[in-house]
Amino acid sequence: MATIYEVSKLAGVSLATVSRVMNNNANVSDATREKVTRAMTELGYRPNSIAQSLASNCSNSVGLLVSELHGPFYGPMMSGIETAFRKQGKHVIIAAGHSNEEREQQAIEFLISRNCDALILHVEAISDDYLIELSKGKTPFVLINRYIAELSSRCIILDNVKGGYLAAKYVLEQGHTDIAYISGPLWKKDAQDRLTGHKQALAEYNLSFNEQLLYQGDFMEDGGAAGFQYLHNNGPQFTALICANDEMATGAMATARECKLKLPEQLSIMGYDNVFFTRHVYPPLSTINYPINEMGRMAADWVLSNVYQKNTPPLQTLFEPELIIRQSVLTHPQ
Amino acid sequence: MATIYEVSKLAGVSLATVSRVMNNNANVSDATREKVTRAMTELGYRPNSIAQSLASNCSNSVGLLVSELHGPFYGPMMSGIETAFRKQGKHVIIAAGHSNEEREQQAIEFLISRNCDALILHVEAISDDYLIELSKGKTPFVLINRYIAELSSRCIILDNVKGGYLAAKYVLEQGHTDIAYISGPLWKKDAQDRLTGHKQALAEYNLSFNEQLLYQGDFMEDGGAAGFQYLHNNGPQFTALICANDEMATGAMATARECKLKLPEQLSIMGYDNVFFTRHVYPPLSTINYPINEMGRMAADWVLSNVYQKNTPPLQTLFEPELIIRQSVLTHPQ
DNA sequence: TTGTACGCGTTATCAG
DNA sequence: CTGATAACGCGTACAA
Repeated sequence: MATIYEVSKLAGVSLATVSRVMNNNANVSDATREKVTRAMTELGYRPNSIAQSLASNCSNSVGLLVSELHGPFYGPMMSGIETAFRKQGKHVIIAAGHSNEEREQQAIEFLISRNCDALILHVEAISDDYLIELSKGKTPFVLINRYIAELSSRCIILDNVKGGYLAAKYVLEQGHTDIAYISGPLWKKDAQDRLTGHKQALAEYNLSFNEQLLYQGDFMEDGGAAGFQYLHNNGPQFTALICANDEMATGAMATARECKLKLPEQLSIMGYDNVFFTRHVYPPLSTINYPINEMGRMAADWVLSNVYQKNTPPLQTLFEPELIIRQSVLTHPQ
Repeated sequence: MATIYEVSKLAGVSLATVSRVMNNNANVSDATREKVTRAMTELGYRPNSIAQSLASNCSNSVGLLVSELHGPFYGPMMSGIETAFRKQGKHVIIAAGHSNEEREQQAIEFLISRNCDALILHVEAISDDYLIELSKGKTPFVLINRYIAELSSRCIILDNVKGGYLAAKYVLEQGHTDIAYISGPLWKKDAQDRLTGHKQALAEYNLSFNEQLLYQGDFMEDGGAAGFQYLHNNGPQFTALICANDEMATGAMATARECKLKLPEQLSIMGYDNVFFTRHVYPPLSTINYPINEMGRMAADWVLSNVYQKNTPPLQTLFEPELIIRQSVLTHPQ
């Protein structure tokens, strides 16, 4: 592999000059620039990015931590991020945290030890304190789907109370009044917010929230299944079920069907996230759109702007949810 | 950030010795090892992985190229790969090729320019010739889901003709004789193989393959939809439809339902891949399992073994498909 | 067992 | 506009 040194010899210039033309930096006369580029192509020269990193103290890599590499939610997010970075010649190193505090911490340390210039984190288990502490370190990071007041400018989030509100309002508009709710783990901010929005809508309709119709799930399929089972057996009657995310809605649908309920005739179901497979379940699931792809891209833009000083479109940290109507919610016969 | 130099000073030893204890390499007396480690923790020393890479000519990074970062198929694959590598302190750089020849090439060049020690490629559009040429370069790579005779030992593949055979056989066993088939793009080896297996099963049942019941799809949802539409309007009658992958099966199901067919009563449908959402469609889709997660892990083991000389479990390049029975195929009434 | 000295391929700081 | 030359932080023959 040719080095900058050989190029300089062949072009009859110094190392510094070659470096200059590579980086389009200082003023170089067209003549010498020409000589150098010719030498480069002749030798098939390729810069050694590692040497560049060492010398410039910039690895051009950003670490991306998600809970799972599979899972319908993270794919579009990674996709938006990778696309944005590759256009700029940065590369992304991925790691999975598995929603587990220790593993999330390990992943972060791993990414930092890899000399990432910045981190994009979608973490769930790690504490606010840890992140606040981390923010004092030298590796900058953005948070997706997590709000910490002290770090607010680096938090890219969805307006979850609005989302919860939209879901409930839509169901209410269809005439339902007995509405069950399977929430996420309520120690999570997003789960709380969605529930808050839900209650707001109820209040607008002068309906009081019935604690008997609440089940705290885990954002996973099994939680939805268990939730439906529990509510079906122990709770009061309900004609609609709102789940705090699509996976739980899916689990609930499967279990409801096992209980011989006809969907959506005997039970309207509403999800949240608009994960791609919601179109394919039966009946197609009405849900709330979570623009995770755009949010990923925005996280990338944040890094591009704040770490690499690139020009980017204006940054935005709060995103809006949107109602997606399909066929899983029926008008309630009066 | 402390460097090896400061550690050596504090420990009262030379740079080389510090380096030695870091790499557990040469013989170092317990006493000095002790001194050094103490100095390291006291300074909170962290090795600079970039400097290590430059000096050792090993970046400890492997490039992973998939078609899409989203999409149900690649998630489990990336997951298996990332897990295997992180255990060994290697990191994975991801890139998306978008099933497009030019972009796949760009991605490969990008990864190579990033000094990856090895590449794991799931490519679709790139030519065999390009890959054979690439194999002469200095960056080793493995191929997933692609067979090239000249590169056979680095091809990790599924026995697709067997998979095609299993799918057809199962449907035949249920008494169907009029079976439509939506294939993948037939210039792709895996699409061909699946169809070959399909025909084999038919032959075993003394049934001749009816070209009228074949539609060439694109492995995507729309292809399945178009395929069903076409076969439904133009083809002979059929009581079962086998699709060469789950996405097309999903598209076909949606369209069949739009055509007022009751599923699975009026049409049995079979998929291929066992992508995770097949459990959630309605009716739950019978399909062929593609152990992509394991295959990803195997690709990682290949790299660990061949590039990093780590001990790994025995390598395996050919994987077996498996029949997954759910509820989308009904016994055909005689 | 330990230390010296050089090399890895660039960038960056000065002079000129 | 261009050229020396010193970092960058570490691995590794080679010598001691």
